[in-house]
Order: sequence, then C-alpha cells, then structure tokens
Amino acid sequence: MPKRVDHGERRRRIAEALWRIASRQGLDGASLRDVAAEAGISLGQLQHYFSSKDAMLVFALEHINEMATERIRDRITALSDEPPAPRTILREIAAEMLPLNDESRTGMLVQIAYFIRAVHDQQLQKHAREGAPALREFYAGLLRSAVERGEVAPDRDPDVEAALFIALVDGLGSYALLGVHTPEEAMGLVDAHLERLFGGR
Amino acid sequence: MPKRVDHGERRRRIAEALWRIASRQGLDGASLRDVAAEAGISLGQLQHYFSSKDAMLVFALEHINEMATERIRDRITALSDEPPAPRTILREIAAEMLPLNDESRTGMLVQIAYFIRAVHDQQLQKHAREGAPALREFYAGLLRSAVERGEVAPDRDPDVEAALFIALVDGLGSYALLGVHTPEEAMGLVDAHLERLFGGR
DNA sequence: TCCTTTGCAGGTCAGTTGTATGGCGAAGTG
DNA sequence: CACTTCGCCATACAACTGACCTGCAAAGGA
Repeated sequence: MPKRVDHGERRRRIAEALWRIASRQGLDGASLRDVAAEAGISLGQLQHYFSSKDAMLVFALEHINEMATERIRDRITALSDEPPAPRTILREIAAEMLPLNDESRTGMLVQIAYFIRAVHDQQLQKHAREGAPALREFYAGLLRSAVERGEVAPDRDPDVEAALFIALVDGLGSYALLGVHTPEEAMGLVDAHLERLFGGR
Repeated sequence: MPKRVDHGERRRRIAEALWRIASRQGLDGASLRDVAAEAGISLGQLQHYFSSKDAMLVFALEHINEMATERIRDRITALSDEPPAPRTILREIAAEMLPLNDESRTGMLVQIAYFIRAVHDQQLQKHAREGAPALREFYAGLLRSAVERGEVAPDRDPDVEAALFIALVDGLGSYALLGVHTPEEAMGLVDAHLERLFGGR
C-alpha cells in the first residue's frame, strides 16, 4: 500500500477553514481558493479531498451540527445540578445558541450562511425539514417532563411551546447578530419568556 | 430641453426586477445582467440609472420597507372594526410578515437576502440598528394601550413583550420559508402566543 | 440649422470563479 | 527492480462578474 493519510482529519480541517471564512464573509463569499488558503493548503490538495464545492459544503454542514450538539452537551453535563431541571437545560441551550461568545457566534453565522443557501436550495431544504422535528421533539420532551414535575402549567401544549421557544431563540439570535440587541439583552428576553412559561401565572 | 423620462419610475421598475430575482436566487446570485434581463432592458440602460451595483442595492432596500409598510397599512385599514383592537393589529401584522401569500413571501425572501448581507456589512447593519427601535416602539405602544384597556395583564412589560413578539414572528417566518412549518402552522403558533399574552392566564 | 443635453446600446476589460488535466515524488507490492 | 497506487501540485480553461467607455439617436434651445 502507498502513502496513507487520515482523510477524515484533513476534511475536518478544511471544513473548519470554511467555517471561519463563512462566519466572516458568508458562504457565497467563500471561494475554493480562499478556503484552501485559510486551511494553509493548495487548491489542488483541497480538490483532492472534495471533488466539488458542493461536496465540501455538504460535508461541512453535516459536521457543524455535530459540533454544536457537542458544545451543548458539554455545557449541560458541566452543570452542578444532577440531573438538571428542564428549565435549566432550556436556558443553557438558548445561551449556547445566542451569539454570546466567539464560538457560538461563529456557529450562528455559519448556520445562517447555510440557512440563506437552504432558502434557494432544494437539497438543503430537505435536510432542514428532516432535522427540525427531532430538535422540536427534544424540546417538547423537556417541557412534558416539566409539566409532569408541576413546573409548567398543565394547559400548556409542550409541542406548541417547543416550536415557539425554538423560533424565539432563533429570532433573538438574528437580531443580536445585527446588534439590534446586545447578546445580554437577548438572554434577558429569553429569561423573560421562560419566566412566563415556568413559574409565571 | 432634451428627451425626458421619469427616473424614479425606471429605478422602481429595476428595483422590482431585482426583488423578483433576489426572491428566487438570493441577492448574491443577482448579477447586473440578470437584473437588466428581468427588467427587460439592456445592461447599458441599467447602468445609466444606477452608477454601481451597490447604489442599486441601497435604492432597492430603501423601497422594499416602504412597500411592506404600505401593505400592512392597507391590511389594517381594510379591517371592518374601527378602530381595531391592539391584538387584532398585532395579528394582522404578523400575518403580513409570515410568508402566507406570494407577495409577503417575496418580501420576506428579499428581507432575508438583505439580512444576510447586513451580517457582514457595516453600513447595512447601521441601517438595521437605527430602524429597529422605531418598530419595537410601535409594537410597545400597541401593547401599552392593550394594558390600559385591560386586555393584557398589567405586570407584562410592553417593551419586553414587543421585542419577544418581533423575534418570534421573525423566527417563525424563517422556519416557514424552509418548509419546517407550513405558513398556516406558523400563524397558529402566533395565535397561541397571542392567546397567552392577551386574555390567557 | 447647429448644438447641447439626455437616453441608451454595445463592446471591452481585468478579475474571479469552479472545474479539469497532466505530471511527479513517495510508498509500498510483486 | 519494475509497477501500481496514492497524495499533491501547478496550470489551464471557459464562464461569468462589475465597471468602464465609445458612439449614436432623439429632442428640444439658440
């Protein structure tokens, strides 16, 4: 067998370079040459690992979500409470999704870059449509257990509240990116919403 | 005086052509040649009315908001109630912002196209930052009068609820565009939120 | 009638894009 | 030692982009 390299590792490095550029200039502004330069490799090498730009975008998309999921998981397991209350988990996830720090800000920018592409791309749209219900169901499950624990009024529909919460955090994140709110204000608004959803009258 | 044409009219026609393309392919995918073709004119003529692509984008942005505002105003004056209740007005605005029909869908797509550009463009970001408080204050005013009329619990902060409502509608609109929810589902979620905000316990 | 201004068509240009191609060294196999 | 496979580079290419420029026709004023 001839020389061997870890393809996955190289591909991940390239994807990370793509994210850095996408968070700065958007996905459409990221040319293959730019990505190669950012990754510190030649255009030829990049092409060796991704036969087309589309293949690169798809690969990078599939892995940005994994990264975000992992960051959220870390955040939750880092909590002192064991196990954490549903409200705490929801708040932590929101905190990770809002552009409060550099990592999640980059993540959000990349997500938006893919979003704008998905609006005009059938394949990405299908990807979003298929991934969303799982997330919503995860939130709904948290809320169901909150209802069972008596932390949320039983007349609240967990499924509806889950969808509302997701959309709200998304919208707040967008405005925070534009600087319409500071990230801290956005977090305060999330807390206000949670206060109504839980405890609140 | 030599031949005279209505510059404003021509510019508006070009802007409309731009919106049609932007709603199909996004702003970055709209080349000057595409826009000219969509408007049924030559590239030369387009350049006669806009000295640069940027000038065209700025002009089109300034007018898309006017169009949306007018659509919302029409919708409200078309209501049978006189004067309409704050809740009704909020609901109508949300209905106009969600991609329920072709017009507002195009409007939303164009808005998003500008949004993604604003994320990486200082000038557009300033535009957004300066325009947002006025909208928020408008919503807050509606909610204040709703509190005075006893339709909203007095312990709700109109300013906070305004920001939440805006972000929520925005987020729901985004997901509706991706087909994660149908527009009707999104509207149902808005109603669920309003039900909690008004009347609800 | 000449002349100036306006409206617009067409071409050109330099730069960037994604993709395709030809080649060459290294590493292991027979 | 051939020989094959893999990793990678450099270049070329056709398509497209926004900006610029030259030229010409129409319309009125002098």
